Formats: sequence, structure tokens, C-alpha cells
Amino acid sequence: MSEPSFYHQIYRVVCRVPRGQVVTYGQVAVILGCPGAARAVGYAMHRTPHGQGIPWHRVINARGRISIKGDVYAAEAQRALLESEGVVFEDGDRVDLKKYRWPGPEDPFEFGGE
DNA sequence: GAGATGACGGGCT
DNA sequence: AAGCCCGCCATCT
Repeated sequence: MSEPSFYHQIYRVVCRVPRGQVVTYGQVAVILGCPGAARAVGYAMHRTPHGQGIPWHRVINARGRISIKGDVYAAEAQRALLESEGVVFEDGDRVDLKKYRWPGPEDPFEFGGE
């Protein structure tokens, strides 16, 4: 299409994550059809444009924790946003993925479709 | 075009 | 249990 860049697709997927739920970087990569591109997803999140209404705070690592490292404020903000959506942190800073993990799009072809 | 980056993931020590 | 290392991918400089 116009811009089949993964970045744009990543943002699109994140925007589909319902409020109160979260997804892992690796999962987003899988949804896009690139299992293993979790790193790229993280890179995209780092460059997530602000003011786009992208719920970037709903993206966490496979351990259910905030992976942000360079911006402690952003990390705390993410946690605050998640808690404000009803997400509960256990053990101090861990989210129960089996409870808040977004199952994914009902139509896998929505993103991985040709 | 090549090298370095990074908010990852899984495995091993 | 916690920390360290390697591999993966797309983007950036």
C-alpha cells in the first residue's frame, strides 16, 4: 500500500488494544506476521509519535513489566496509565499477562492479510 | 550501502 | 533467583 512500513502497522495494532488490556512486543510482531521482530516493535514504540492517540502504554515486555529504560518518567507514566485503566501491578511492578493480555485481533487477516 | 541502535525474547551461567 | 549473553528484526545515522 502507500506505506507498508512495519512501524505504521505496529501503531495500528496497538490502537486496537482495548482499554484495560496489554500486549507484549513479541505478540505485536507475531500479529504482524513477523515473530521475532519484537525488537523492531520496541524500536517503533520508542519512536511512537505523540498526539496520535496511540495507547503506547499498553505495550509491555513478555515478562509483564515495563521495559522502558532511559525514561523513568515515561515508565512511571505508563504504569499510571495502566493502573488508571484497571490494570493491577503485582510484586511491585509486574502485570498478570494471563489476565490482562490482549488475545489479539479477531481477524488475523486484519494485519497479516495480503 | 554499511554500521550502530533498541521500550525484546529466550536460554544459559 | 538474578544476571548475563546471544540472536532477531526493522529503522536510523
